[in-house]
Amino acid sequence: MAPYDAGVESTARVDEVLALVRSSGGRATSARRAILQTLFEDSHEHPTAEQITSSVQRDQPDVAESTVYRFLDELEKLGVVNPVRLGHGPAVYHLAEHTHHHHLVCGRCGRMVEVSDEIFDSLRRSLRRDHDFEIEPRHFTLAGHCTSCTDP
Amino acid sequence: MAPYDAGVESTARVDEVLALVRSSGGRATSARRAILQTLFEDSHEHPTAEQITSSVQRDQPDVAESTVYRFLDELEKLGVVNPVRLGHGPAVYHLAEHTHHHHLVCGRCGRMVEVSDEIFDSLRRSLRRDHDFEIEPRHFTLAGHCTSCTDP
DNA sequence: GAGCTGTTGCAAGGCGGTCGCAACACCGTC
DNA sequence: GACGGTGTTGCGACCGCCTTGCAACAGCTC
Repeated sequence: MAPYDAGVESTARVDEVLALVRSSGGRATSARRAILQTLFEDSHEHPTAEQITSSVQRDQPDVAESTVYRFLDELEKLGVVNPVRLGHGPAVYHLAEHTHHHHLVCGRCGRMVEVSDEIFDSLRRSLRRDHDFEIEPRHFTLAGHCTSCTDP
Repeated sequence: MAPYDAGVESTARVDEVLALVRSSGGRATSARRAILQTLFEDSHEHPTAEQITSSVQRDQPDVAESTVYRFLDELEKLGVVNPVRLGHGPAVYHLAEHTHHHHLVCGRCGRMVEVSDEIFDSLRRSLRRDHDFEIEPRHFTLAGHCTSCTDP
């Protein structure tokens, strides 16, 4: 896997998404920039809205949680993020990146495994053929458990 | 597919689960019996806790919603039901039946398609082999959309 | 049926998320 | 670079879903 340069790379992506926001009639504000920065830098963390807020507030203490929620909704509509609701806690937000991948979450130890999209190819074909159904192309999450987690 | 006799069949299942409850140190109360009755009779409906409560209250008006929530938690621990949290609404409860099946939910029209477990066999094998991961054996849900839903 | 202990109804409360509003700030236009 | 229209923000109140504390109650064992 290629090394990931959080700094330069994520700034470019922030600008890219802000351009998308503006092209849809939205505005590029400093709060939004900070939210996107956090999303791209912590993208491997799958943060909750609350975690995104605290991270943003380290730089800009006055950004309200409602602003984060509102912008995340916007980003969801634009196809930039996907909220994922697992178990009983709050939703976590996941970047809908160009390079497709999906998650396996162990219900026992909480381990999260990323798998590439190709593994779903044959399943995707069967569902399309037999059930007229197209799996969410950007991201989805499967519950289960590690084979090695033999605890209850 | 065999025809489904809601009456006799579901009473037998209710007793079966109540026996399981009792074997784990719980008690078979009339509220619990009514909740299970609703679950088995409306199993194809994927009801929310609120819907289960109103259904139960038609027979027993004094059953409180908190009782339903508490028993549903219990049933989840016993592996009898699985809560599924989709979109922004409340969780729906799904019977973890012996005959495995899973759901495809269209994010556009809301259509829910049931598919049998076999279609996941090859995916399951790949994940087990390559990622040391066992998919939740009882139930899971995939987001996506109908091929025919070409709206946004 | 006595007694232990799990369960219940009730009401209050918690948490995650939403909304209304007035002040603000982005950005196209001049 | 100022202006003005309109999208955005912080704030606080609020909502829906769910959980919890507690005293009264009711299964179940003996």
